[in-house]
Amino acid sequence: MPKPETDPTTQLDLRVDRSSPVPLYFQLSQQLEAAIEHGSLTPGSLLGNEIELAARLGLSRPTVRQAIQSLVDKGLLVRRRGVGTQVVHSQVKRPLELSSLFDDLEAAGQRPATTVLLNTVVAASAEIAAALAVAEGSEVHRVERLRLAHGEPMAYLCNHLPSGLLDLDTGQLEATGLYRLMRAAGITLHSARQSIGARAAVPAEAERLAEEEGAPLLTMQRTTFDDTGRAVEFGDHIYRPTRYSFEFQLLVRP
Amino acid sequence: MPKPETDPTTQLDLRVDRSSPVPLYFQLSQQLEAAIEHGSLTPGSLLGNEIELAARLGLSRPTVRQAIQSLVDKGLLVRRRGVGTQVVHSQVKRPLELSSLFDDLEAAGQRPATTVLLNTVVAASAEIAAALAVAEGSEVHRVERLRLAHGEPMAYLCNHLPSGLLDLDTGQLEATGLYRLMRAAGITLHSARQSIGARAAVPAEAERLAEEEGAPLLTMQRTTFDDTGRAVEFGDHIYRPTRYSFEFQLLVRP
DNA sequence: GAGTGGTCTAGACCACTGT
DNA sequence: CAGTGGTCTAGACCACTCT
Repeated sequence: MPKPETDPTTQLDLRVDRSSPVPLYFQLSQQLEAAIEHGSLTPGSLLGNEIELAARLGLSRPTVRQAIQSLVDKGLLVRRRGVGTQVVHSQVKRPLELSSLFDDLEAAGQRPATTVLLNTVVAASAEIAAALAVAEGSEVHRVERLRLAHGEPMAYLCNHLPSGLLDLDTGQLEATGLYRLMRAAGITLHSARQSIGARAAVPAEAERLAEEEGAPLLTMQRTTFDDTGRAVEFGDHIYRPTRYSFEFQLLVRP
Repeated sequence: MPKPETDPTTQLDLRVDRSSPVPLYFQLSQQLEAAIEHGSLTPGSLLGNEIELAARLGLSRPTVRQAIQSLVDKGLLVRRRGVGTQVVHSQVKRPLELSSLFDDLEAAGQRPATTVLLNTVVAASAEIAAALAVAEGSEVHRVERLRLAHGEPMAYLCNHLPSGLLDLDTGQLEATGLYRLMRAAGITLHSARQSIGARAAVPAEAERLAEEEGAPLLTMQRTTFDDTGRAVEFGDHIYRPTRYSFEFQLLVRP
């Protein structure tokens, strides 16, 4: 008995352009991802097997597997031996990424504003030197910023960067986020180590953020590394918890 | 002129066991990871090219690539076109994972203790029903626990689970973490959506955690999904920020 | 037993990097 | 220019799940 036709990918207009410089597996994964987001591939639906999909597109099976695997890694698909490949139910919206507060706010439509309070070179304290793996007392950039949304202060951001890594223009810092400037300067961000906590506001912090002394604050320290393993940034940030919280999705490593 | 021998993998005793049920690429990636952790492969060192490594081990290039790629995904290696594969500098210790507080504490050698305050079935409130995607008023498990370390309260954990998913034994809940029980029950955790914030303690919370009223607290809400997309758990947790903070490493998605 | 994904091979050509 | 990783092919066999 022939199997009933239930492969939802047959309903899709999947095709690849072999003259494009975009890798074939990437073209396919993008189209599948778009179909999932658009709703053409409904959650729970079983994709047809890889061999048939490869034949239909004129691709080899490893290439199709690579496309599917990239979506599995993103959490959009689940593969089960002996069963098949399924679209995951429920929303997978924002996988955790190394996002800047600036990008977060912009994505939320909040039109963030930044006031640069300080942008100078200082001698590294013991703590900063340890975080950035530079000699204590050596020159580092220090940037202090106040981030506002809707005219209200939202966070106080203090960052230190190794000297000579990047030209930090105050105007640019007020127009965009630090990470964008670093990427634009050719720095390939690789990983970051974060610590998120909470504590009571001391008087200076309270005043900067328009809070009461002793008010709860959300804190984050982060050291960011580029792909050569250099520490490229150490941030000590304070957020008003009534205005901001950390929201993210994470995937369980298989 | 022959290239000078600088491939550090030639110094390693790499070998694969073809009679083992463990995949060849996995055997190789484990050995490379062990060499990196052990220091035999020093940060920044350039691995020899894939073809030679494959030939030396009697493997095909795709298999070697798969092994290397898994370590790239873990953040231990960096590949550059035209250059080679390098061991990343600096520590990559704990990539972010869906960890339970119990596991976190145990890993830190803190011998966590748990007191189950409540373990019962209740009707789902609107908030709980929405988080778990069940009907409002339907039966759900409610578990309230106090987590202690060194005899001091550290966190108050309130969790809701869909009814019938899991038998929640109070004794087991005091001996281990909720996630371990779920995994042991055959539930494959897939993803979670988290929100981390802060607020002031209300009187009831202050008393439970031995804090003052108004003291800053670290909060976390989390909905966990299994690989079929079902919400399997909703947690509302409160931490004493003087005793606990969220520490994790994250990788930049390429 | 039929169908699926998981693994593996032995090649090939291309794109990019650094000399 | 030589050497590297990035992509791709056309097969093969195995392990697992479900009926």
